[in-house]
Amino acid sequence: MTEGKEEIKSRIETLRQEINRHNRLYYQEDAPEISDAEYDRLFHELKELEAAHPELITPESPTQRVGAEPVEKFTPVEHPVPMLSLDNGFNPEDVLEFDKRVKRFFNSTEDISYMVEPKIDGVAVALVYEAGQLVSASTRGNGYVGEDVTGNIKTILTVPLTLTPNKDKPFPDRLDVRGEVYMPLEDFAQLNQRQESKGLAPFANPRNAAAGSLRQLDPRITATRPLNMFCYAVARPELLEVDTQFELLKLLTGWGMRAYNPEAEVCESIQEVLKFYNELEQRRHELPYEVDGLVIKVNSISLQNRLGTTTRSPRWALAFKFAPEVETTVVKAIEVQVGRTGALTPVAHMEPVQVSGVMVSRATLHNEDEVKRKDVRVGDTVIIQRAGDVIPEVVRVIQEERPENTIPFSMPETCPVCGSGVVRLSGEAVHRCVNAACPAQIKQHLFHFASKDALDIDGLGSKLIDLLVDQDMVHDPADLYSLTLEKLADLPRMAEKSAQNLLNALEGSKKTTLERFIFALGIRHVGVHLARILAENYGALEPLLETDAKELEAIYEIGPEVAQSIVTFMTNLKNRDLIQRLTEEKIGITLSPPVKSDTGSPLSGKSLVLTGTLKTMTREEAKARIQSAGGRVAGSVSKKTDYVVGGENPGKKMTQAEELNVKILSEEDFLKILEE
DNA sequence: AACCCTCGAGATCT
DNA sequence: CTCGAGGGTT
Repeated sequence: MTEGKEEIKSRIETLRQEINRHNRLYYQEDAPEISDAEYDRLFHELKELEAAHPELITPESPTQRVGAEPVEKFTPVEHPVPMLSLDNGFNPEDVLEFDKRVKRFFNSTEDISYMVEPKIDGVAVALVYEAGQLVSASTRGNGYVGEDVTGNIKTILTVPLTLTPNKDKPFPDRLDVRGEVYMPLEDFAQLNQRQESKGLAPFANPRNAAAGSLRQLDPRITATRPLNMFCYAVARPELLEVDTQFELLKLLTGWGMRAYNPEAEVCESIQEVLKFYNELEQRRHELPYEVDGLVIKVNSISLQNRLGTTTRSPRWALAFKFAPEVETTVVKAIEVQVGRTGALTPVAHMEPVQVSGVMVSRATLHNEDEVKRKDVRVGDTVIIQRAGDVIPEVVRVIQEERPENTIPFSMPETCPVCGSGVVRLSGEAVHRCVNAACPAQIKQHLFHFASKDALDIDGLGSKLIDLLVDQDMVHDPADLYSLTLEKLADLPRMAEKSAQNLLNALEGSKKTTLERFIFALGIRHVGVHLARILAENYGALEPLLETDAKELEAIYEIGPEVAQSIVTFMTNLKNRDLIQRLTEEKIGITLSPPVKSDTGSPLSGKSLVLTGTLKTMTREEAKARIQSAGGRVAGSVSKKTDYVVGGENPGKKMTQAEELNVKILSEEDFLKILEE
């Protein structure tokens, strides 16, 4: 039997190698050597052998791509290096401006070498390889935390489970690769045929099909979805000792990844980039996948690192979008909606039309000025598009098609929901309903309170809130916590199970963090970011309740407007009462103080002032590097300044620094600290 | 003037 | 999830 076992083992090995080879031929080189049926036979044989000898199954076996069990739900995965999105450009001027910005950053007039590639319309995914093994795959999420979709990604045949060793360049212990998962157009069409023949709804477009397939809880379903992936970046390219983006892609390809898109090119100047754009636009519909533009990246990795990133996007890349598809339709009505802060927003309701793959029937008109600027009226024929190919937008009215007797739009003088007065403060663009007890405001307020970044109360959606408020069961967030099974039982579409789920979610929301709670209060101008700043600075609710404008304005990022808004909120008796009810024993919401995020960088949290001219970099670059090290650059020296960096010919900031006893750094000192 | 945050909104899928 | 207007801060 032992001898037979050896034979089986080697047969399994051969099958795996063969299957992997055919996968590569089929998917990567587009040159299959055997028929699909023969391939299936090999695969089937391997599966049978492995089933009979489960001890021989290894994680790299091609069969393991579809073997994973369904998951309950997706677990969050943190991206150690954030996955940023790209800044967008919509016309050649934007692209030239981008090029100028890059040159200005280096104070250079020389042409920059750019790598350009088609921007495939799919879903961004991060892969993590440890010691050459694929250990995790996750979606982009909000850029900092995504969802674990490893089982689903493993079903994509062009994603190697094991990297191919390369003698010249061994792969690092840990490799974070980023790329785009998409569905090829042809496969998308076939999938939709299958969906329809099964009586299922077809997918609206390949992007949605790819996103939906990735978010399947059962990888066996994902395995039946024809997904593919291109890799185009790694988290810390400077660690791989490659000089350019182009070499990086070659390196990844050498390790067995599908990284090199044959459509990608290196352009030696921005003019070449524009030429490439025109050519690609001509050919975009011949490509086997949906393309919504072009990605332009500074080719040199060291220049990329010097440019760094803003909080939202890298400064070294631009997504140059193709002109969006436009359609015409007719405005049937302009409805006015009321938001959480009482803001009145006009929304155009239109005859539904298909625009870039989806049905569009509504579009926001933002505010009165915007409607007047575009002069949109009920009955008008309008041109619409999806801004950035996503959000519906009214581009303009076709004047020639305007029927007779249309009337210009005007904001209602009373709130369309509660009939109270409406005001537009001078200098502001929005009209607001003055009634804080307006049902629309209450509803939005509750919705905000329950939202994901606030108390995250699952199951409390807008429909349920409508019911609860309309039935007079809930008037403010505290009322939510006195709901019971009996009370909920009266509501339509509310069986015991979902009622219990809601109660559980409410109970669970009582243990939360200070920053979430502050955000949940819905103070004007205080979103997720400022809520966190407040939580870090005050550490608890009580001091925040007693604070004043002066104290608040001393905090970086809080100015007079925001300070006033917070004080107004905190001194309002209704709000104080609400906070008390929520936190006192009966409801008992507990708030955990924030953990000080102290990164290792010596500049994190420090305030620096630059003076004089630096020899090795422009002021812009110095600023960017300080920021990416977690520091801030201030314009003038004060007691709160930690360091003054003095270049050549320093100005009077230097003497101020001496007077205030602020530490002074020479350019050399500064560079040394940046190194750390 | 650059940058960033808030706020409101629409569409799709699960 | 993403966009865009508006507005605040530095």
